[in-house]
Amino acid sequence: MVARLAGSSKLLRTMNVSASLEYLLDRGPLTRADLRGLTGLSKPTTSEVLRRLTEDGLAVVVGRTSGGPGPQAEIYAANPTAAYAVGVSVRETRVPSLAMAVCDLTGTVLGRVETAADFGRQAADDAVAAAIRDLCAGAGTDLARVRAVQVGVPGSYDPVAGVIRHIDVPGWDAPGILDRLGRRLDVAVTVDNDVNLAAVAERRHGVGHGTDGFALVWLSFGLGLAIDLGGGRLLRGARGGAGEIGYVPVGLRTSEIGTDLHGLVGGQAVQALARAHGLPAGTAADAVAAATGSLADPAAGAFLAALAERIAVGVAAVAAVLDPPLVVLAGEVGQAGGDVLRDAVTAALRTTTPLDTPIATTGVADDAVLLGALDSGLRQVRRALVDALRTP
Amino acid sequence: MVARLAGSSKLLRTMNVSASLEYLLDRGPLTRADLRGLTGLSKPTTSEVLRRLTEDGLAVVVGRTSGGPGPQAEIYAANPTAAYAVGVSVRETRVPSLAMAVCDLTGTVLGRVETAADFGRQAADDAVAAAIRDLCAGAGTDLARVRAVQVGVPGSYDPVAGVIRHIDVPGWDAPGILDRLGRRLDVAVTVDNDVNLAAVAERRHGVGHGTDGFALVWLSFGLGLAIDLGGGRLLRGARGGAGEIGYVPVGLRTSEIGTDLHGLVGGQAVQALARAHGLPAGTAADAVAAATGSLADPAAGAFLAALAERIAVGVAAVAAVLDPPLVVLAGEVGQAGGDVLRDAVTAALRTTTPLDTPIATTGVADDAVLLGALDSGLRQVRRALVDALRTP
DNA sequence: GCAATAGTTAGTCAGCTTGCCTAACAATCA
DNA sequence: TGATTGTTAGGCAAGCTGACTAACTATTGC
Repeated sequence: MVARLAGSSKLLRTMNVSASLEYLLDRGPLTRADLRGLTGLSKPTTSEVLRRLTEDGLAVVVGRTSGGPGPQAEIYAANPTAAYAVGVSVRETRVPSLAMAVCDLTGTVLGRVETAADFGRQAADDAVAAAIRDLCAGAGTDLARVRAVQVGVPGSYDPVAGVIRHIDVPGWDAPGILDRLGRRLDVAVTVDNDVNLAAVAERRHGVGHGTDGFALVWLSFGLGLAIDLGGGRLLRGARGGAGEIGYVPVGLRTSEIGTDLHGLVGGQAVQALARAHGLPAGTAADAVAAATGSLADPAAGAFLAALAERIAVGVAAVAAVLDPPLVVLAGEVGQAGGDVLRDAVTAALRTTTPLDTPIATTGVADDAVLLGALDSGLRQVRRALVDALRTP
Repeated sequence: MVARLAGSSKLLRTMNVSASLEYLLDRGPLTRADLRGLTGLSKPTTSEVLRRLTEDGLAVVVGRTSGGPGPQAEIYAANPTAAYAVGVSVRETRVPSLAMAVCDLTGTVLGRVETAADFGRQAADDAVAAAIRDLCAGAGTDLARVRAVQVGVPGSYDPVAGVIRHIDVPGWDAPGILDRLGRRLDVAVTVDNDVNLAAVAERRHGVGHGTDGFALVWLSFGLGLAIDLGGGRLLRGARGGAGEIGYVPVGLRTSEIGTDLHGLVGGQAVQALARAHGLPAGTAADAVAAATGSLADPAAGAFLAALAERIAVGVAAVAAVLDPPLVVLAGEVGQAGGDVLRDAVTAALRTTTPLDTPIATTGVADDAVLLGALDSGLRQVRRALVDALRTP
């Protein structure tokens, strides 16, 4: 239920200013007339609202109309340099590495770096803080205007305990690490599961765009699931453990196969499956990529079919619980499998359950976790600006 | 994101009146001073707001304070007779039957009936419309003031197609049946899955009260799941199919046991399991009730342990996908199993997965579906009243 | 024991402030 | 000339503050 808002004419003013800023952020550059149409406010009020936003440095004139009759209308936009967002992706490769980027209020990426990081030698918060300072200096952005840092980690964040769980990167399981980073940089720091952030990117840049929600199945070394409930709201679970589908049981304990989904479609299981089919298996993704590239080889086809059948078990479980409008296959393995794997899983799903949930391959070619972190940070920055106007 | 509200002083007035009505509905009887504290409005404005609400018949004076110094303050409450809600539960027993109840704006049940219904002879919408008229006449409530009818059906409602799917009650699978009922009674009619409504009742009257959300596993002849995301928001899925956990696959197709959860813990499977343990099995619930009542019998204990292990598989799948703060066992079987079954499932879950989701038995002794339908209808009525004030 | 009085609270009234709207107008461009 | 932009002036709606009356309790004085 909507907040029970009550107040005086002052409230009206803040609401109108805030609503106008939201329109500028969401719909891009607008003339006074456009804004009038969106808000329903009168001409003088629209002028007054824009005057205030401009005074506060939140809106700027970016041009003038031309061609039509009458004076050239001023075109207003949210000031791109009013605030910045930083996205960070902490990776758990052979060597832990950091990817980070900074963008302005319009989402334009101003700087991006990737570095190896020895979290054994340097404390995690020190390392990240230093890297963010370097990033901002290089991009020419004022650190003081960074209003949100969104970190993505390979693990689940428990907001109740304030701890990152199930994370293998050294130093990142320490409690309070975010608070320290936040205090060091004097900015709001939030953490989220990397798969969740990949789903954010999928909504903005990939096949999740415009959907009513989707379930993103992350197939990589590990196994994960992100649940977009529509409109970008993510289901995280009581302890941030929603989507830990590696734990979905497969069969009763008496079964001969792996007892859970991780044992069936986790990276090592996929490698083992490839080897069992006589295929080379550097990594799971390599094996799948090689197989999709050589479909003439019967072993490759059989491997993919067997893999698809296993994935379909997971998708069927997810679909039965959630009935998502769409299931997205992502992660290195999902990406490597491409349309071939997607079609194979679709076919396998038909034979597994009566549900016919559409399946798609990820549409994000770039680093989904980093892009998602950036977008998530940007949304927080925008919300903070709007809310700051609402409660002055 | 909150609606981008913009407008003039008229908007302010409607917002304040509407917020005040919401407080009256949620917090019960209030004096002017109480309302002032909640809304932050001034004394004259509070008076004006209450004057309007009273004029519109939405609020009434229900008493006066006494004991303190000064004049006796008037105590206002939402007018219980301003609007009514009707809840209907369509049951699929040997003979299809209808349970329905009507309540006033405070939630007080004014009338309740249960009837067998021959949907073969009489069209479903005719039968329900007639029953609702009788119900209201018997309860002395004006049918014109019934602002919402919430129907619960054993099936899933697809809002896109406007059809109830997977329903075995004759006549209820016809498209447009709700529209016809709505037009006949001139009231807003909504349908929902019976298990979803049981979850609504669980939140209001049962162990779901005050929780951050829960997953309600419905064990009866069929098998179902309702997902409360917190605050009473239910996850329904793209085609209303969320929670169809009967379709969760159990094992690959090679497995020797039932290929999905329905084959494992559906009513017939439970009966078969009881028989295999040499126990009588009139219905699944009877078998479970009998077993919990005779724990000294080793066969009964073995039966319950085997059943708990199967249920734990389903709970583990749900917990891995959703990580709910709580899992509630409900339905005839869940209720019959009581604390014994709950403890057995908890123990079995420990051996199945590393997740330790708390499990509880339903706390709703009465007809959960009917109570949930009533409560859901009541919420719609309240929302309708508040929204009607907001946009005059 | 009773009445007068002081103190507190409920609710209303008057005057003021804020903010938005309508209508009119000057300026600009095809 | 006609359409459109943006501003100005005047008016209206709604809420707020502060003052005031009325009502009720508690205490004091006799």
